[in-house]
Amino acid sequence: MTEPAAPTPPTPPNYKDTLNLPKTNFDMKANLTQREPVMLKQWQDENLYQKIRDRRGGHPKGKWVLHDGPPYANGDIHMGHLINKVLKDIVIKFRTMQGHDAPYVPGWDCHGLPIESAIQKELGPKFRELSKDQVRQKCHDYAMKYVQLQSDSFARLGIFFGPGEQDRYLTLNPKYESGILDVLAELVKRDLVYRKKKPVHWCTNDRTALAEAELEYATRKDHSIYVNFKLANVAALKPSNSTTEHFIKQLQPFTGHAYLMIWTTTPWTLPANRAVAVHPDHEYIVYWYREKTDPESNGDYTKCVIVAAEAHDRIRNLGYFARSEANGSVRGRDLVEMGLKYFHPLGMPDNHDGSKQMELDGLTGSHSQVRDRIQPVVLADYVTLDDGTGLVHTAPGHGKEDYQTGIKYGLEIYNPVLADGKYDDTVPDFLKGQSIWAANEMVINKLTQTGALFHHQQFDHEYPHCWRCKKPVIFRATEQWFVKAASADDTPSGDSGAMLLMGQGPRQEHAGESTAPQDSRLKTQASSPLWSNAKAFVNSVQWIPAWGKNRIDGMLDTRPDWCISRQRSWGVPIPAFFDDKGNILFTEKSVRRIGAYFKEHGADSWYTHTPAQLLGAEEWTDTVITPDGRLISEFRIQNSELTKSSDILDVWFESGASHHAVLECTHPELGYPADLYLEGSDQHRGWFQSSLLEASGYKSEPPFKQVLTHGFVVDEKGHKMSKAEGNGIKVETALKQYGADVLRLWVSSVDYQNDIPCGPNLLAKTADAYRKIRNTIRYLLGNLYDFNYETGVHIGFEPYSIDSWMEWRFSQLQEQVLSSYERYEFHNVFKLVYEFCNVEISAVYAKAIKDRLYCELPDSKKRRGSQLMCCFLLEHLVKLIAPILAFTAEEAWNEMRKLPGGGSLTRSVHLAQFEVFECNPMGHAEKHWGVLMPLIEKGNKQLDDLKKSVGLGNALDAEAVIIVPSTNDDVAKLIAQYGPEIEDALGVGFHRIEHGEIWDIKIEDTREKYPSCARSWKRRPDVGSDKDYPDLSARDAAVVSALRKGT
RNA sequence: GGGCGUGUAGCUCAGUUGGUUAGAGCGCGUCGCUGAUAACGACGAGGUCCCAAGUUCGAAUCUUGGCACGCCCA
Repeated sequence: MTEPAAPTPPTPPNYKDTLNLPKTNFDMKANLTQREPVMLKQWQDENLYQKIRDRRGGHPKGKWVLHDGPPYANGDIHMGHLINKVLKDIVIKFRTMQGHDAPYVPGWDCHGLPIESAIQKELGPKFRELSKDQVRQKCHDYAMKYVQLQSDSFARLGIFFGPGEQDRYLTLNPKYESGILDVLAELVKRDLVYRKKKPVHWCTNDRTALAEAELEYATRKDHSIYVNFKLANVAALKPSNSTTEHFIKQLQPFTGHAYLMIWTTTPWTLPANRAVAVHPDHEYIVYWYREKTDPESNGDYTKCVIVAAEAHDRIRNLGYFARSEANGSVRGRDLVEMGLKYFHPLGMPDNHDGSKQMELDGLTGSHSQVRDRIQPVVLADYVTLDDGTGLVHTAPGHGKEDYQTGIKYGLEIYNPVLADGKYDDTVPDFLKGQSIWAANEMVINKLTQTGALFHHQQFDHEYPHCWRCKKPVIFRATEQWFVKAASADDTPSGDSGAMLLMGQGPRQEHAGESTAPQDSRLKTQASSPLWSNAKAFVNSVQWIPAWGKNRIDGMLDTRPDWCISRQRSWGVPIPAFFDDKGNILFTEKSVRRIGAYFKEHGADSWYTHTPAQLLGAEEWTDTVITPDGRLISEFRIQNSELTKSSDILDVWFESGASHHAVLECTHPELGYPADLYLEGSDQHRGWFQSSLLEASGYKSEPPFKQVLTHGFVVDEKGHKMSKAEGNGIKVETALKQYGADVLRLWVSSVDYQNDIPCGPNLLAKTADAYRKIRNTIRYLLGNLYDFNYETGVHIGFEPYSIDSWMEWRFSQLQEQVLSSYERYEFHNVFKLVYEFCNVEISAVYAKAIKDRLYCELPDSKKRRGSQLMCCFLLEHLVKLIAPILAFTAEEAWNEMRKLPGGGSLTRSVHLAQFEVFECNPMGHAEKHWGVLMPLIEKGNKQLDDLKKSVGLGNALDAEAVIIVPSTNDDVAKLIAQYGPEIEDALGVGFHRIEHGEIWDIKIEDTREKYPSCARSWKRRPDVGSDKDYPDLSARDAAVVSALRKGT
C-alpha cells in the first residue's frame, strides 16, 4: 500500500537560470602535490627561466645579482635549505618583476671532509688500497650525485634556475678551482700566507686540522682535576720587599711539601706542560692545610699550596681539609719576580723516592740532571678566577693561549701527540703509544700514585667536536699554512724555526719587543692589512638586520690567523713543492702557474701529473724558503727533484673565493661585486667572513653591497630541531602533505630575521591561509567568465560605487606590499595580502558586489564596473603574490589568459612586471568611505542583535535606515548616491534615508513590511510594481524582461 | 663562561620620538547563510606586554639585574 502523495506546494518560478553566477575552472581544492609537477614540466618545456632572462636582458632597470652561497653537496635537503633557497627565490622573483635582470646561478660546495669521510666509510678497508686520484674520483661522483639530487629538490620547490651545466657553479669545476688559486696567488704576492708550527684544532679520527667553522659543540663527560705541582726552589726564592719576604716565609716550613695547585679538564695535556700561568694582578696566598687522610701530627699542618685568594673557598669546599689556614699574600707578578719554579708533574722518574726529592727542593734550576723537569711560573692576562685555582697549567703545544704564552716566554712548543691521537716516544714510559683519550685515566692514576692529585671528579661540559665524524677534537701544534688575517699579530717572533711570510716582497722583520718575557702587557703588533681592509669593507656594506654589522665586526676583532691547510685528499691542493733539502717552492709565480694548469686540466692533475708537467718546464728559477725560514731568491730548481705538497685547502677558502671564482671566472656575466648575499646568520663566521677576508686581499671594494641573514628553524616551542628530540620536520614529508606553495607561504609568513618556528600546527595554519587566498582568487576569477579583459577597461567604474573604495584600498595595499618587498620584509607582504583577502575583499567587497554581479543585466554598467574592478584586483593581486606563491599565481594567471581578451597577458606571470598605477581617480573614496565604513560596522552589530532578538535569519529580510545629520541638499544627494552601496555592503534588502542629529544607522526587520523578491531575495517596497512580474522587484523585473527580449 | 640577538592574546605579527581603556588577521566560541558551499558572513571571548627593581606625573617602550630560547665562540 502506498500513501497518497502529499500535496506539493506550487513550485515558485525558478529564476536561478537568469542569474550570472560565478563559473571557473580554478578549483577550490588546490591539489598542489599533483598540480605543481605538471606546472614544473610546463615551465621546463618552454624553458621559462631562459625566457625571463631574454626578456629582462638590457632592461633599463639593469642587472641585479644575488650571489648564491653554495650548500654542501651531501645529503637530502632540510628545512634550513628550504628557508634559504625559498627566500632567495622570492627575492629573485621580486627583483625580476620589478624589472631587473636578476639571474640566479645556484652553486654547490663539492670538496671537503664530509664527502671524503662518507667515501671512506662506504669503502671500509678498501679505502686505503686506493690511490688519491681514485679516491677523488669516488668523491667526485658522490658530490655530483647530491648536486643532482638537491638540484631536483630545489626545482620542485619552485625555485627558478637554468637547466644546463652552465647555469650553475660547482667548486670542483676546473675554472672555479683555478679561480681559487688566483686568489691564493694574490695573497701570496701580498705576503699574507705563511707556514708555521702552531696549535690548531685537530681531529684525531680524520687526522686533519680543522677550521673554526668545522667544529660543533656537544656535551661531553670529562675529568676535572686539581693537581699539586711541587715547588722546586723554595729555599732559593728571592724576596724583593717585605711583603714577598713574608710570603716566602710562609712557604719555608713546608719545603718539600709546598705546591702550586692547578686545575685542568684535559689530564692528557699534562705531559706537555711547560709552565704555570698566573694573572699579574690577582692576589695569591699560601694555604696551609692538613688533609683528613693525612696521619695526625699533633694537629699540625702537613702541606701548603699557592692558590688565588679568591679560589681558596672553592678549594676548601671540596671537603678534604681537616684543618687549613691562609697566610701571606702577593700579586701574581710577585710570584714570577721571586722566580718561583716547580717540578713537572710527570717528569719525575717512576721510582723516585721522597728523600731524593727533598734534596732537589733547594735547587735553583741550574743542576743539569734535573733541568728538564723544572719549569717556570709565568704571567698571562687571560687567567681568570671563575673556575679552578687561579693558576693555569700551560701546554704551548695544546692550546691557543698557551701557545701565545709559550712564544712570549720562549717555552718549547711541545706536541707529543701524533696525528692519530697517540703519544710519541718523548713522553714518560707509561704513556708511550697510548691514545690520549685513554691517557686521561692513566695520568690521573699516576698522579694519584705520586700523591699529586688533590681532587678528581667527572663533569659534563660543552666541548668542540668534528662536524663530520662527531668525535671530540683536540688542540695540537703542527706545521700548517696560514693566512694572516688576525686582528693582532698572531705570529710573534721568538718562535725560532718558524717559517715566516712567503711573499716575494721584502721579508717582514718583527719588532723585538716580545722578547722581554717579563712584560705581561705585551703590545700586539700591527694587524694584518687583510684584516684592516676587511674592517673597512664591513662599514661600506648594508647589513640586514643592522646588528649583523656588529656581529661580524666583533668576530673580526678577535679572530686569529686562518689555518688554510688540511691533511686530506678531497679538495684543491695547496700547490707547494718541496725539494730533497726541504726547501719550499711556493710563490705568486708558481701558484699562478698551477692555477693556469688547473683551469685546463682540473685540480685532479695535481695527483696524476709530475711537477715538471705541472710547472710546464724542467727547470724553475724562483724564490724558495729554506727549512729554517730564510728566503733565497733566484734559486734554480730541477723540477724532477721536487715533491708535491700533500695538503689541500680548507673548503672555506674555496667558497670564500667565489666572489672571484664565480662572479669573474665561471660566470663573468654576473660581475663583481654582487648586490646581495643571503644566508643563515651562522655565516657571519663562515662564508661572509671568508669572502670578506679573501676579497680584502684581492679587491678594493667588498664582494657584496647588502648582506641579508635569516635565523634558524626551531620547533613550535622555540627549541632547536634535533634528532634526539624528534621535533624535526622533514622537507620531503611536508612537501608531500602540503605542496611547495604552502611551504613557500610558510617561509614568507614568518619574520625570518629571528628564529623561525615550524611544526605541524604552523604548517596547518599556513595551509588555512593558503586556502583563503586561493578562494579569494577563485571568487574573482569566477565572476569574470563573461568579461572582456581588453574592452572592459573602457567601461570604467560607477563614480560612487564601492569599486572606487576597493581601488583606493588596493592602491594602498600595493604600495605597502612593494615597499615591504623592497625591505625584504616578506612576512609583511604575507600579512598585508592575507588580511586584504580576509577583510577588504572577502568580508567587504565580495559581499557588497554579489547582488550586482549576480542579478544585474550582464552588460549593465554597474556590473561591468565591478567586474572591471575584480579583473584589476585579480591581475595585480596575483602579481603581488607571484614571488611567493609561484605555482598558484601561475595557475591563476593561466586562467586569466583564457578569459575573453586575456591573451594580451604575458605568457607567464613570472614574465610580468609590477605596475605602479595612479590610484583613486575619484579622489573622494577615502573621505567618503571613511564616514560610511563605521556606519556599516554599526549596522552589522544591529543585524546581529536582530538575529538574536527577533530571529532574523537573512539580512535581505531587513532594511537599513541611514540617518543623515543635515537637511543640506548636497549631503542628502551625496548619500542618495551611496545609499545602494551601503545597502549592498550590509547585504540588506532595502535602504531609506532619514534626517537626524548625527550620522547614524538603524536596521529594521522588514519581514512583515515588504514582500521578498523571488529573484534577488531582497525585501523591497517595489516588489510587484511590474505587473508582468508580480514576484519580482522593479530592478529584477526589468532585468528579466530585458533578458527575455534579448533571447 | 663570553659576543650577537629574540621574548606583546592559542598562532603569526603591528605597536612611531615614553602619553587615553595595548591592536590586527587567523584560530577558538556562538549564531547566520545555503546563488563563493569541503566555501562565505556576523558577533563574541582571549593579554601579569618573560620576571624584578629603578628613572618618570606617566613605561610594552628608557636603565640595571635576572630568566628562557636561538646563533656564534670559549
